[in-house]
Amino acid sequence: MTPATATRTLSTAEQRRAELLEAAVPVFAERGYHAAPTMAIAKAAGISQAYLFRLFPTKAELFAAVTGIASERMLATFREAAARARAAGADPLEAMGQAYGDLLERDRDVLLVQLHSQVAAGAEPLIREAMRRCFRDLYELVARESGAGSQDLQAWFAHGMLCNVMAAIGADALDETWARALTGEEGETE
Amino acid sequence: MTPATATRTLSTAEQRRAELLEAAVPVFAERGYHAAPTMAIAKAAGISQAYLFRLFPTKAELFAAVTGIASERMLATFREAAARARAAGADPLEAMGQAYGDLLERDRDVLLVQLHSQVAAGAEPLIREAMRRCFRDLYELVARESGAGSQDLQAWFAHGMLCNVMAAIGADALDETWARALTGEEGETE
DNA sequence: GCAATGTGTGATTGGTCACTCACTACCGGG
DNA sequence: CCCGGTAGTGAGTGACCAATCACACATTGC
Repeated sequence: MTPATATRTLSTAEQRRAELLEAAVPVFAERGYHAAPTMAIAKAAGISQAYLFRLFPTKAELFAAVTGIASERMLATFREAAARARAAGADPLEAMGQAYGDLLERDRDVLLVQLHSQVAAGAEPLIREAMRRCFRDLYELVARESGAGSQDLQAWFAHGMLCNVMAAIGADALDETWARALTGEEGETE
Repeated sequence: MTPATATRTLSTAEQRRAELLEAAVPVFAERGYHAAPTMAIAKAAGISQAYLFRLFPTKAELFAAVTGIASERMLATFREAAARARAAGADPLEAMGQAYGDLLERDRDVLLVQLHSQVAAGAEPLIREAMRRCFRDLYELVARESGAGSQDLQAWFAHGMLCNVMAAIGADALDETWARALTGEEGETE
């Protein structure tokens, strides 16, 4: 299998799997779990649909893996933001919140996959597992990096969820009272 | 059309439409917009699939109407809770938060429809419209009844969104640190 | 050189689903 | 009594989609 020349980290199949996953992210992000056809995903990855099913035996497994990718992107963002904040002597929790806001604008796919995973979790056990892992890792990281109490953490996560929903319905593009109040960066008091 | 005997509030077609809507709520709640077949909805309502499409020309329109129903159920709950709180001299905002928690346990469908609507809003303009209306009405009502500032309102809605997500992934049934912290009733400090 | 193993595909298949059409049954008014 | 409109349906239709299968091409160890 692995050739004698020791340093071979990925077999080509694993490489393909990784590529497929990356290509699947935007497709699932745009159309959701049910509405995204495996054909479109395979095409985006530049492989045949048949081979997609060899790399991931079911669509649910593929989607669960994509959920994991989105989770990892968030984790990486938070880790980095916290490190930078600590170096600058700023509040890590606030920095991570800021970083999440930026991430939502920069990498819309992460948000959308997150959202789609939440609903798909209701019906597909594999996806529910992936989502729970996602929250567990996120909570652990944010708690450790920030040192905040559970009450602050709850409020922090709650704010993140509100950001998700507001982004999903495009509230940031609206000029109505409720939309400005709920998307606002918790600054203005009235 | 309407017969001479003045007081005829609903034509039978409107009646059927209302019945269909009520029947559609649990089906959409359980399976989501894409995965819920119109056939199953029609069966639940006791009508033929063909007639369903006469009452609502497209599936998206039907789902948008269901979103509206969920919205109305929430509005009614909040109105009632606020009235009771005001009568008892309690804080209306807190009472409405409590009422939302109760509603999520009593009427799971409302939560699930809410969640499914959020994601479907990304792709279906009709559903996006319905969701925006939902948030507008909700925000207006809660703001009026509570008299709270926009910052408190934002936090209140954020907490509601977190409740939704935690319920969706069944976090309340887990015995892990993160799950207890994020589903907790903002009481315990550590 | 050749078997074995792994990478990759085209064609299909069985099933489902939104939506349509042609049609029947009823009901109130003239 | 019949006529127009409304309630209601059975039987499709075309499109799409997850998953399968049989088969080809490359690489490698022997």
